[in-house]
Amino acid sequence: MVEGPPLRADAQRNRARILDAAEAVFAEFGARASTEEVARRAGVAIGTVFRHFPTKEDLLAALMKRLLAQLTEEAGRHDLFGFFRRTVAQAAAKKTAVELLAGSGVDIRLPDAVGHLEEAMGRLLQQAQADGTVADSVRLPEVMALLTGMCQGALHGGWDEHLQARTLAVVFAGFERG
Amino acid sequence: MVEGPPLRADAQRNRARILDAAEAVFAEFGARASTEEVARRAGVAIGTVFRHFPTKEDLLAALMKRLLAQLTEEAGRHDLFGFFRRTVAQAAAKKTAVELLAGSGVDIRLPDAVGHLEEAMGRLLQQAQADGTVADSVRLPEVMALLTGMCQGALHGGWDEHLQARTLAVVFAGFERG
DNA sequence: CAGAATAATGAGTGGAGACTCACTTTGGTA
DNA sequence: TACCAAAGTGAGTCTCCACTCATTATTCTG
Repeated sequence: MVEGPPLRADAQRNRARILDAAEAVFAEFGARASTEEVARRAGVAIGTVFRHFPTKEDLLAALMKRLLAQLTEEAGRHDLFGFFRRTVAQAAAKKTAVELLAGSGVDIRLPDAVGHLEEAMGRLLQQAQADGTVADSVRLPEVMALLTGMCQGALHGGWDEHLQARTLAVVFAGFERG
Repeated sequence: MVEGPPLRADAQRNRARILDAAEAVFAEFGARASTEEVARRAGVAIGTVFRHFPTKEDLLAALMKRLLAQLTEEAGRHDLFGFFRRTVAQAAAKKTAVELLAGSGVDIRLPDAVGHLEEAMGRLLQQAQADGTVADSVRLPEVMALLTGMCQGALHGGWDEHLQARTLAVVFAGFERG
């Protein structure tokens, strides 16, 4: 987390463009998509991508970090069940970090970003338990595990809305009773 | 499913060796592992692998088919909950077809093999509902979806035994109540 | 606005890995 | 055993892609 001097204006603009392009390209083709394609979609030369992200893995990690931050922020705007519904739906629509976590073949570790998401979900869980919609015996690890598992299932399995709803109903019933 | 003349003895032996090697290699390194490595582990020249499986995708598909058949056969030896426990544990130990389905980047379609697994799981579900351990409102699609989702979660997330048990407990409670 | 620092460019390099094929070996058969 | 079709071999080809770097362009700063 070393911060150098501030980026030049064009560099800031391009960095953002590259991340946006990467999000779109990797969502469409998976992490196998080439850096070349990201550069093309960002309207930038290949060298520029590598100036900002010295390796492809760095690019994936930066993207992951942004997606996790978005997810964490989103957690603040939902209750536990709503957050599940929303996140699974996003995964099914291929708009999520899951593919990158799961499919990149390289494991990317972002303890901070994941930690923040965990904290946010911990708060949702506490709230749900205070409301009585989730049994007290349920703990955070299995809640996170079920969310990631369902997201991966929805993503790779292409769950339609109806299947998402039926699957979530089972999990929610399980949360309620413990 | 065109069957040519029967394979020569050495060809049969090598085909089996290649599939065994592929199972080990892809379980260890994921579908990104090279065909070269599979050949090496099978003790066979690279050309032999390509004689049996003209493309890498063919090799992955043949392996998937075998793994699905094993899973289907295994379903006959368990009740629904036992089958879930066992299959999730296998996924966590990276011994399963899930990685191939999810991570190969190529989508392999094996309607027959998947169909047979579905039938077997349908039987388990019916039995569980007759026993009263699963609510009648639960249908096969969400059961399959939850199994694949949990397997992917367990595989990529590296769930330990305890986390597997806690996560499965939530899902089983959900099945019981609907 | 000039000079220095930073950034962008894109043809080029290297390496990896899927796949080929001319040749050799082996197993089945008469 | 002698034949030959089936199978095995592995060096080589080809394509793709991550990454480099000498050159050119753009921002900043005084």
